[in-house]
Amino acid sequence: MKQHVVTRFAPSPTGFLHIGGARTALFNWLYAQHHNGKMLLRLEDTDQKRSTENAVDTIIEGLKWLGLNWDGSVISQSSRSQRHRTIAEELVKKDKAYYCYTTPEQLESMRQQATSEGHTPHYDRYWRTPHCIQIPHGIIPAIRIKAPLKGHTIVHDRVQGQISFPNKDLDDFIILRADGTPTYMLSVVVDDHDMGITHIIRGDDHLTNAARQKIIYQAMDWDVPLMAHIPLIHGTDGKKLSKRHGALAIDAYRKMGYLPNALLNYLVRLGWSHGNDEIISQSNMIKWFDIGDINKSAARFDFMKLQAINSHYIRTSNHGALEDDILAILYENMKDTLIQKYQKQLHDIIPYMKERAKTLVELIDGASFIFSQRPLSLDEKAYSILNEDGINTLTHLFPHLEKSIWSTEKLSETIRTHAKRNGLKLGSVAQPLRAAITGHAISPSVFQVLTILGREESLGRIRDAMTSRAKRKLKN
RNA sequence: GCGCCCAUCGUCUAGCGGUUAGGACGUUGCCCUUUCACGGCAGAAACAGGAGUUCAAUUCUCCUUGGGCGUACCA
Repeated sequence: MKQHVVTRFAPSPTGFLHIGGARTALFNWLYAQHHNGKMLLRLEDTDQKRSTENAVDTIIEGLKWLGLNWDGSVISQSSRSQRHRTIAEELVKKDKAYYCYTTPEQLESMRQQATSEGHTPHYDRYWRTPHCIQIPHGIIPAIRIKAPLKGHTIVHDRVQGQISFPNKDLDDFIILRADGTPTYMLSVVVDDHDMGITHIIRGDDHLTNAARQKIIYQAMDWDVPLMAHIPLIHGTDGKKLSKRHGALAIDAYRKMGYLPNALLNYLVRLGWSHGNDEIISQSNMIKWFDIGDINKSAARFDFMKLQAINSHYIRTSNHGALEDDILAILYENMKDTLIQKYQKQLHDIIPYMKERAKTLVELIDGASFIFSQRPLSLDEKAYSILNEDGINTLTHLFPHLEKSIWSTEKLSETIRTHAKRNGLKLGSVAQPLRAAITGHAISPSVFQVLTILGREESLGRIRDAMTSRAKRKLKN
């Protein structure tokens, strides 16, 4: 019978969910979806000192926003420490682990000495051998695993292949701290086993840990899940991803105006590909995703490409959904009453703005003339367009506009006719008009803008431009 | 230092012994055009270096170089 796939996303709530974590979650989710399996969510909070509730919230909200839903309830690793302790003690009973009375201070000085002498710092395995057990008073021991001394531990990785680690370098790492809490290495293994995880998909910064964890699996005589260590995402400079590069909380991407589907599409192409496909629908992602197609090399985060994909998703997303997303951002930044007053105009302009915006924030920016109050302030280019010539043009055009029927079609006709009669190029009429009604040199079609703004507001703005331009302050 | 991993245009990548080395983002030029976008066309741009293996290497092996990850009573 075919084994049911169970993956997991296991972030540690010591920081927010960033782009790398999101992609790991995405791969786990896709793999589970592809095989009609499950993805579980587990919080690796064994380090209580560094874990925060705020981090938990942002991780969960981030996943929800991305639409990466998990099965069952969220599991907190810390709630399972009793079970971890039991396993640690069982390992001692099985002679696969031992109590270690070396104090952290002693360890630290050993490490310092080793590094200063130029060798690899290692615990000396003093307490591993039974003959040296003369238990010191007043020291609570930690539990260390008895790692094999010789040979190699081989990790079978679906992405990286067969990786062989010399056992002598793996060390007798601690599985239970002196305070009775489990370390990450123990709890991951126990939890993955107990939760029935069949596939571990995670960042390749865990590759060495995979070998250590395999030692625990073997000591417990448990089956090792299939592993897939995916390459990390680096910054533009190839260095570790930092905040400068985009290692921002997922929520920051929402605030910058990226669509979740665009982000997902961008992320799935980092380290994974399906031929030459770039824009990949969610259903195709699920259909096509396979661990075998994951790359081995790290990818660099590229905002330009993200923007390009985002603009595609903005252009092709449906009006209603877009409007909801835009309003959400707007309500975080603008007065409710102002938004409500101009919601109709905003609604009308979206189809024209979504063609030209790379992010929702850019879209809002481009539509902001809707909310502007008379008299408009002009940006530098609009100001220079509305020079003497520009104002002249408007003055001649104005009476025709006043007489025109206020529809996109009729306005277009009026303006084009006017330009033609006066031997003007359409551009030399449209630009001053645009500057006057939007305050910018760039906008959607002036005919659309006039219609959306409405007769009264449009004529008012043009009148302002004709009369009070000189007094108008430059924006920025 | 030691261990492990990685290496195709600037970036993401296709390629899985024989290709004019393909696509996308970005970039350059042109077309479309009321501005900006969109769209269309054209262009520049890569197999890190060196040894092998082979009739034939971007592709397989090794070395060098460069980069990354790990080396905690963090995860």
